[in-house]
Amino acid sequence: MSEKTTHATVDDVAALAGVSTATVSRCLNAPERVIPATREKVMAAIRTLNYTPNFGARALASRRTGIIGAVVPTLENAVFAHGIEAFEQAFPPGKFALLIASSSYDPQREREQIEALVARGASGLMLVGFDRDPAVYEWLKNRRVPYVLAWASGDSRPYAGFDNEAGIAEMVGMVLELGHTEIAMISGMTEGNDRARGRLEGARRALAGAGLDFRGVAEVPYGLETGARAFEDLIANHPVTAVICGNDVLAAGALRAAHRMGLRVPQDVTITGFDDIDIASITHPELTTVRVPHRRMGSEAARLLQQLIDGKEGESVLLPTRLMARGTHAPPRRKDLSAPA
Amino acid sequence: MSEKTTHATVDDVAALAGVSTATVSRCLNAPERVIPATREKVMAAIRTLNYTPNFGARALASRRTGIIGAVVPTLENAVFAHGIEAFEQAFPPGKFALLIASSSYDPQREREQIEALVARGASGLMLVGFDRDPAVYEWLKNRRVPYVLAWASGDSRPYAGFDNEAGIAEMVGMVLELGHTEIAMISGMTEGNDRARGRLEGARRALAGAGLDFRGVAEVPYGLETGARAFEDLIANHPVTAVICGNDVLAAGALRAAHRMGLRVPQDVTITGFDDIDIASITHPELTTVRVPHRRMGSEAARLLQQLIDGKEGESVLLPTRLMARGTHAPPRRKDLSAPA
DNA sequence: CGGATTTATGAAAGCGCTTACATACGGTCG
DNA sequence: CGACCGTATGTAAGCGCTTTCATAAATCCG
Repeated sequence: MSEKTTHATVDDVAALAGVSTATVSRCLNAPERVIPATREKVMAAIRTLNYTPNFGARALASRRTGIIGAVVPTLENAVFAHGIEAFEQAFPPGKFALLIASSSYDPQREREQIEALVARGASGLMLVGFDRDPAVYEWLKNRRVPYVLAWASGDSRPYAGFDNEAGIAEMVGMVLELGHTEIAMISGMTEGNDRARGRLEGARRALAGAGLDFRGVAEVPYGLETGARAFEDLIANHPVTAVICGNDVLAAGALRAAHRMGLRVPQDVTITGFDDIDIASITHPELTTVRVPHRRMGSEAARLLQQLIDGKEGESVLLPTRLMARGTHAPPRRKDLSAPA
Repeated sequence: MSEKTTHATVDDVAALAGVSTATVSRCLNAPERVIPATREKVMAAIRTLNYTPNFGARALASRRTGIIGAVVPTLENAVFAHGIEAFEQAFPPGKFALLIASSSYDPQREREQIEALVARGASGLMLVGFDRDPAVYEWLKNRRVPYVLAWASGDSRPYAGFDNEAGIAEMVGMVLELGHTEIAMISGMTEGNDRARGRLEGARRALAGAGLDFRGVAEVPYGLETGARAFEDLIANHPVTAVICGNDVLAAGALRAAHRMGLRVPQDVTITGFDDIDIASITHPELTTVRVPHRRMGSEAARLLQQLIDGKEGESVLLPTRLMARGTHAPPRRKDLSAPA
């Protein structure tokens, strides 16, 4: 009509190849149902017309989009970046594409993001953690959108995760074994964040098992700076010999603060992390932390979600964590100098 | 038909609200064109029916998807994770959603990803760097898909980036000024990667300006380990006093290797990075590096892409880099001990 | 107060594809 | 050799929405 050529459609291809639109469609979606000779003609026509199927039309007619969505708190946190990367790569390349949104740890925003992704045709969702307004789960259920929860475990909903409480408990156990009794914790913000809360509570419980409690607890937003500041406060106000951190970034910040305060790690103070991201092995000394299989979790989540999308059952997967005893832990300094020579 | 209620459609909403489908559509897409009274009725109907528009139908009829795409080499590299995060947040919340794919630095895979995103309805793309088969650009042009290139600069195509060569040149300039002459470089893989190549060439040119050349150059994949290994090799085979690294992760690896080899940094050897990601400020000593405004770049790219999608002109943006002189640089150790006391 | 505007809504024609279902055509087998 | 069957392709009916155009109602103004 206008001089600007409009895009080729199935009809154009069908006409040029001398077949019906149904055959063209079949060539694209179920090539084995078309004999090679015909298929060749069609493919040639597609090539010469530079044809690509219209996404909307295809989605409308087939009721499938091949889009799956993920909402994470932030990509700035390496654990999510790595998990998402693995998640994406676990899907068969051409078949699915990944729609990503980040919520900045804001429940309201997360909710909007979820709705936005579903509105954009996501046929399955990966979400982080369990903490969430029940209405959101209800909404998802109404729309029959399958989802899998990651970075957490133990819920009746489908998840691919690990046990935050058990992981931190193992770490606290080791610290207790070293002889520490004056222990503090720098935790991530626990509100609406079951991972952080699980770690804090798991640690507290482990301590309670030994008849102890934290000398101090700081709850701070994710970040190097916040970890450093929290460490300074804690040290200034409590006679602690060990600081358990809710994640590696907080621990790295604490470690930096310790250095700047002239404290030797681990001789003067023990500092531990959680996650075992890259950062943990470049601090000096290297960070004692808990390894979490973030990548593996991402791919397991992908596998599980695919099953759910296909209407199969799909079993949640619980991944193990592992204590990485590196260089930031040691027995507490003896205050009691009357000990045997 | 079946007992399983199928989803509500515009028709259902229209019927319940006692209006036409056109009005329902307008309520959703241009509320100001419907008087409040009517709008209320419609919204109520939408609520009671739990209606959400069908994505495919909407895309088909309106020829818009509200999906924009991005292909990065990997999310594991913090620079991309941060850039993407900012990119995503720069779009008006409900209006767009971000489709992400990672290419693992594989041009072939990148190409497939680009096609997959466009096939999924992406109406604009963010790509990393310029190096790319011209056929890809041709393809994009044919389909009239606007795109913006990030993390690089100087091309005639729309970009939001910075000058890799200038950034590294400033760093090399400083190292030369300190008196170093025996210099080596650990570069990222340059094939198909204009960022790495720009940094390597920029450094080489800066050196040539002082009549020098590198004593050694290692070209290695991204990673802490590869950086460490390259550093060991370089030190073992060349009498270098400074090692310029193509990025912070390589530099952090080199720094760790230096520590393990018993070298003091910066007294024995100067090590520099590029990017200024978090990691750069937790090494010990903190890394001397080049700051790149990754987040800012992400949001500028988003702004530019939106203009292009809207059919406006849109001007490329060149962001400045900045030398961050921290703790890993110093004058070279004097071999000549006859210097004045 | 009547004709000219403006504004709110409705009717209906697609958007470009997928997919029953129908058809045609060889080949099999009793 | 005819009834039957399987396979390759065609016909055409939607999928659920947006949008143009038409119409009806409200508003304005001389």
